[in-house]
Amino acid sequence: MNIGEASKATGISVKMLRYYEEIGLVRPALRAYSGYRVYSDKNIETLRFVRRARDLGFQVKQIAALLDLWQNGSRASADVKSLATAHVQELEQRRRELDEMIATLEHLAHHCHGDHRPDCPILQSLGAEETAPQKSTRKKAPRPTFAVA
Amino acid sequence: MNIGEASKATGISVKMLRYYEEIGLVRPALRAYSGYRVYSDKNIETLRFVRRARDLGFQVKQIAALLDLWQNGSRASADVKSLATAHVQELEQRRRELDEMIATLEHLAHHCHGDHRPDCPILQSLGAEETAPQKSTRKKAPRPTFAVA
DNA sequence: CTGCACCCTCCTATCGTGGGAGGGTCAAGT
DNA sequence: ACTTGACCCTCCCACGATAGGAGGGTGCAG
Repeated sequence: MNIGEASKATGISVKMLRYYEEIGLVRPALRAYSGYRVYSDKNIETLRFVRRARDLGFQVKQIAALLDLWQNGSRASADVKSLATAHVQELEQRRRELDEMIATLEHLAHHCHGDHRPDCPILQSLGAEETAPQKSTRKKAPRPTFAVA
Repeated sequence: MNIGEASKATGISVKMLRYYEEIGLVRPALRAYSGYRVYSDKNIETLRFVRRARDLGFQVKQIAALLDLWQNGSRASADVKSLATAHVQELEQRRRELDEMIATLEHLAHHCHGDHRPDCPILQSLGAEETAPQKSTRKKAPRPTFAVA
């Protein structure tokens, strides 16, 4: 199996297949006489594991750890689980941040009439003197002047 | 105001202040005789705008567009709104992806006993032959062999 | 006048991904 | 056999946003 076929079989781009090998995430593929990389079914299986882990948002270092555990018959499932739950917490943290951004933006967009007039609460909020948006700390509309970079 | 004070005043690191200038997001700061950058209150105001936009997850290019609109008195609020809502949709897309990852991982982790034994559904799912996790397409436990990279 | 905090530029790295140049290999069709 | 087109190789560059450091100048306070 050449690298192009391996790419189709795994869903990993040719570029990334070479990259994963280069950084040592997977062992270097065997080479044909021509210098072409040759992939076995086992290689493909490993690479699919890698792709699935990536699809779940794991970083390369974490995938390396998962691969180790996967290939180590004497692993403890607790190790895998702690890796996974730590990752879940990171993802949840990111989701919380996204949620906050979305909530703020939706609030602002909702209050923006969105017509031809220049008046816009979105820009007003971004340009406001105080950091906190929609806080009671806000004095009565401290209109910022139009600044120059 | 020197760059260090500007950094404290805006919450943008010194490194990033220089970077934003370099890439043309903000106009180059004036220079003192010594070569030190000098920031005016207006500069600070602009930079705070930038930081708030960044806090809302806007990319630098989008922030440039927002700055343009902010500084352009004849803008239409519709332009700002469409920029904001497009951004919201992107954030929501990312959140959906996160949600999916989290759901899958939590499901898997929940089914992993997490003890000293090696048996672990997380690894089994990552190593499964079929792409789709927990699908009815799954034949009865096609246990993958332990692959070699 | 010395020392320390600060500033300057320039270079490097991160992380995962893609693009391209310049060149070799393979298989199929003429 | 020869050509052609699809593939493969390595090596380098780019991104986006951020941080770190080296090597050197500036400014102020003791």
